[in-house]
Amino acid sequence: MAHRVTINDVAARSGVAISSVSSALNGRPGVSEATREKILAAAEELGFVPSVRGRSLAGKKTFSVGLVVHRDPDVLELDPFFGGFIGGIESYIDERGFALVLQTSPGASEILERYRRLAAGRRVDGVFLNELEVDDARVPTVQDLGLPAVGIGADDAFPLPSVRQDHRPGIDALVEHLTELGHTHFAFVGGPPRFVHSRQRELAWRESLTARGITPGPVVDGGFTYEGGIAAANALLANRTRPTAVICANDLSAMGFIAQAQHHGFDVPGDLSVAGYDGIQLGSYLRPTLTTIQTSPNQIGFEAARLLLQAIDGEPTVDVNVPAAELVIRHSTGPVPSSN
Amino acid sequence: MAHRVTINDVAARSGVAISSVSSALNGRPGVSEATREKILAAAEELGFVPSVRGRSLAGKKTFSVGLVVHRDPDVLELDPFFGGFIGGIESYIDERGFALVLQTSPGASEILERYRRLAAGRRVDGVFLNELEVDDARVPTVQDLGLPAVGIGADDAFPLPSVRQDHRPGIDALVEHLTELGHTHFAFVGGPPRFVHSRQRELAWRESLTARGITPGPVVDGGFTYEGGIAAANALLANRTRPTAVICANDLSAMGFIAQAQHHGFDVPGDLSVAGYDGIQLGSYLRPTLTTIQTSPNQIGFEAARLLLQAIDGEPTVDVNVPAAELVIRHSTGPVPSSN
DNA sequence: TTGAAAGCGATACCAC
DNA sequence: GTGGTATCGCTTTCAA
Repeated sequence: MAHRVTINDVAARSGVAISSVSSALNGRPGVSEATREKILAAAEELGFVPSVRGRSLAGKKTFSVGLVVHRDPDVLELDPFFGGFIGGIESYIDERGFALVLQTSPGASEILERYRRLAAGRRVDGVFLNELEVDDARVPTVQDLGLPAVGIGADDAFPLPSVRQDHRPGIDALVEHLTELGHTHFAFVGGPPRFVHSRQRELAWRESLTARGITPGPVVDGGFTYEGGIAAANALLANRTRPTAVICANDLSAMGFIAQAQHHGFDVPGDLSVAGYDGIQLGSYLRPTLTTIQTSPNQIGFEAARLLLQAIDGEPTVDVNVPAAELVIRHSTGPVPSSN
Repeated sequence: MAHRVTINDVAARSGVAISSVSSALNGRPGVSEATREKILAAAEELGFVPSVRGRSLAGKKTFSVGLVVHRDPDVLELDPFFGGFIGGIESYIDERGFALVLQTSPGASEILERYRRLAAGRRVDGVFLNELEVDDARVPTVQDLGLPAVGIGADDAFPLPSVRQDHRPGIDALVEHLTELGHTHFAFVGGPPRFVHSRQRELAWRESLTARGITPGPVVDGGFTYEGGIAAANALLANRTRPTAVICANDLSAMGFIAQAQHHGFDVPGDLSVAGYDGIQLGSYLRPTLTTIQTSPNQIGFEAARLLLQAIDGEPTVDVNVPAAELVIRHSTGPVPSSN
């Protein structure tokens, strides 16, 4: 391979000092327009691409940001969030010369260690904190490490910059949709309560119902998984007084729930309306297609990246609220059965 | 944040020169056991973590490898391969101090540019070449750039190190399974023909049939997508002489195919047996559950990472064949309909 | 075996 | 407006 083109080559080629080349290429003042053009031409001609290695040592930035996916790699397969989220991050950072370092961490215990190593080795300039838990241990960790971080879907009191997408309007619209169809018996299939967004979704469901004078029905944990949805269906459909409208905290558990309800001989939505949350593509492939609330992982990723790069540059940040998730009515919800 | 601990601190603490510290910490010879231990103790005590920045500048390695996902971020959501693949990569490189840089590239035209920039900026030490195409333009690109690379699922003549998983045994077992059930009319729903693995799977199907004296039936392109599977079903089921056994090049198109077949009033597997390829988790959630061929993205990722790091270190590599993908019989395949 | 010093490729400061 | 030069944190000769 040909010898790499360095800043020295550009300097020699254009007959100036490397400091001028650096200034010119980075658009800093202190270079005459004439020399700037000369330098730009030389750089172009030589095909100069600044070495990230050199830049990071000198500039004390690595030009990369980290995302630790704290789950089994297998689960990543089924999680609809990451694809869009990563895409959103990329579309912002890429133009700014940053790259995304992705790590996966099987066990929860190892996560903090991952963050610590990322920070200690100064491998990344900042990290995303997704799937926040209540009293998330990562928060004090990054604070101690002085590692810039942005939270995703945090509660209001969150001490770091964060990006949110309101659950309320979507769930409100869903509840309204179902009440208009005559439903009065609502159940909720939640996510693991340690997750902030599990609680937020359940709370939105609860408040939306009580605001309409409806008493919230049973809540069971669906664990955000297909299997959890199956278990939830077993639990909720065994009782004589079963709900007619079931809202699940994510699409995957809604899929499991519907499959199991059908297995028990219930027609969806004839006997039972079921809705999910997320808006995964598969929802439109199911039978019945899934009524859900469409989130915006791509946009969340984009805004989170923007905040993180601001935080890295030491600029003040303003939390972002992306437009609320919206109701998508498909065919898993319908009129309340008259026999009920 | 406290001042970063550098190699100088460790040297000062243990009363030796930084060069000795470097040697000791990297397990190189030329340090007495006594000083080595002294240095190790000091490093431990100070909590020294070498700066990747410094190491990479001096050592001319970045300690990171790149994966460019050349697709819409949306598609990443539905692709079952990447989760396991990335997990496999991680589990190898992580212990060796490497990190994975993930890039997404929406358009095919931009891909080469991404690789070029990764290489030019020396942001990564090597890259994975996945979803290889026939006459893939990335191959000459990385060769020109002198960028170490490992191909995934390449054909035999591939000029770079590569990891393969044989399609033949799995498809062979699937064909045997179906012939034992009495099927003689086989169709194939392929992937886009530009992909090497599309061709490999079709070829395996074709050869497996002819080896049994069965004439391969129609082949249509399912594009590896759900929608493609729908279109394929429309195409294949319109004819009077329709196949009774349909093998799809991936699970997603099999899902679309089955849904559309059902939509047309066919019972699967009563009227029609359908099988997929990949072994995605969702396959076991469908109705009927999906007979498929289980691939090993995790293992492929692991081996690919191993090869790539060898290549980066300039060591000779030997191509790897991970154990062949295996048939998983579920409920979308059954006896040939007697009326046919 | 140990230590001093020269890079690696940029940035940034400071004379000129 | 310029061009030296110290500097970042480490690896790697090369003397001592």
